[in-house]
Amino acid sequence: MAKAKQKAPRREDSLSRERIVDAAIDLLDEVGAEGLTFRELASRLSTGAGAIYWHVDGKDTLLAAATDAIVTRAISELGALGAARVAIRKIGVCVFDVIDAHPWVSAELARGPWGSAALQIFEQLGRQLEKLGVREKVRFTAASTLVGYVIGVSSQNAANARLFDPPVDRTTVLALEAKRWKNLDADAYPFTRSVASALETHDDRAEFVAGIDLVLGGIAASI
Amino acid sequence: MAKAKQKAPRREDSLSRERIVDAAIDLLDEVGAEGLTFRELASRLSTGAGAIYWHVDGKDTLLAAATDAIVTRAISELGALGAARVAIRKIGVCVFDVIDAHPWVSAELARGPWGSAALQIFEQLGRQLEKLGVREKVRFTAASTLVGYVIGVSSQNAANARLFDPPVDRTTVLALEAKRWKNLDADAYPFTRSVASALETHDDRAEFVAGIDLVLGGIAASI
DNA sequence: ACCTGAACACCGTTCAAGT
DNA sequence: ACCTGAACACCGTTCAAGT
Repeated sequence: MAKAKQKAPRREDSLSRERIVDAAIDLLDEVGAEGLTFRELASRLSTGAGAIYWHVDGKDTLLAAATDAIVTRAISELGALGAARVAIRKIGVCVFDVIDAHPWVSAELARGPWGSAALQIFEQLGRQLEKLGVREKVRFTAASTLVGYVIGVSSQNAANARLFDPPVDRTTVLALEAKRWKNLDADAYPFTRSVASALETHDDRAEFVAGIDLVLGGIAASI
Repeated sequence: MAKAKQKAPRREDSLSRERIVDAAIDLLDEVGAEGLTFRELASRLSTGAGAIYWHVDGKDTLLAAATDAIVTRAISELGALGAARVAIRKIGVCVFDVIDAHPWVSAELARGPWGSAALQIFEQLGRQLEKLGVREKVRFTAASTLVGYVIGVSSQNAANARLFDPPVDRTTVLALEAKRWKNLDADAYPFTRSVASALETHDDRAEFVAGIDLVLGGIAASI
């Protein structure tokens, strides 16, 4: 009675932008960005490939919409954040986990100009920097740096996890990578070889948070 | 006389992995990763599309090889680096400029596991951190953080520069982006709106270096 | 060993035709 | 207004056939 929808769907199972995006997310999670096909998507929605184009502009738009949906959902579920420094860690880890669970998101997040998803992350981190008392002049730089770090490192982490065929567990991947690093040319890669063993006992998430703290330390030092 | 090549090319203009990679780089710079086509590449090399497969495994390998070539070249041209802190800025700016000039590199750099290109950047930055006196325990974290920041922010910057059709100059792009930020919803994006004007007079490279200094400040604070 | 180019198995996107 | 599905203009990759 209360609210009259602007556009009431005619049938429960009729096509809609929302249903298309949801199906795309499922498909992306299963097969990645390359596997997202209009034919497969259409077949899952029991319709023709062309029908999707009535609701969505094309594949790029669809990918952007899927990314926005995922990031918006994750950020809205953050809840109470607490003190600024803790909040920044939470937001960072939220992005990290989103990209870890949906690796295809990172390619979209990197594609500029910033869409809704990247702007939401920027906004959330920026607010906490204000609370932290960062001077107005450096707020922009600080927020950009944090966003760049958070998205950049999360993406790299997700990328490292992929592309072992067949997929193997974390510790095995790290052991293999460490071995690869140790076998690098001694003259060309002395540093990489020297930290290779650190890779074996490496906890991606903890390392990621440690990096946030490093950036926060730098921000604190510049007031 | 001195050095006998293992594999002497038969004719000056015969196909080789090197020539293919060079042609691919040219094509990538002109039309981007999506425009890199084996048919076009073959036609530029005056050969058939299939011929390329005798020298290169496929498109992914070709993209990786092109990225490695570009990054290796840029890093080898760095020359004398000077004091550690200055050197780190130089390396960072080098990556920034490479990605700015060859935006397609960023997608490859983000794709894991780290290839030769990413490892070279990691190695270079790591060596300087050693010189800086960073404790062994935090060296790995510090280097990872720096690499993540440098590649992540450089990629985002390059992405922001693209995708205006037709391409417009820097200041116009920034003015348009600033306007977009100012028109965001006041309740949802208070912070982003408040820093929008900073975007207008924004110097990407300077901002990027400022971010490096922020990270370096954090590293210095943790010994 | 190295190259050719037609052929295969796909794509995203469009569009006349339907309801 | 919304959907259908064949058709178009591409792709990356393979492979028999050539030199």
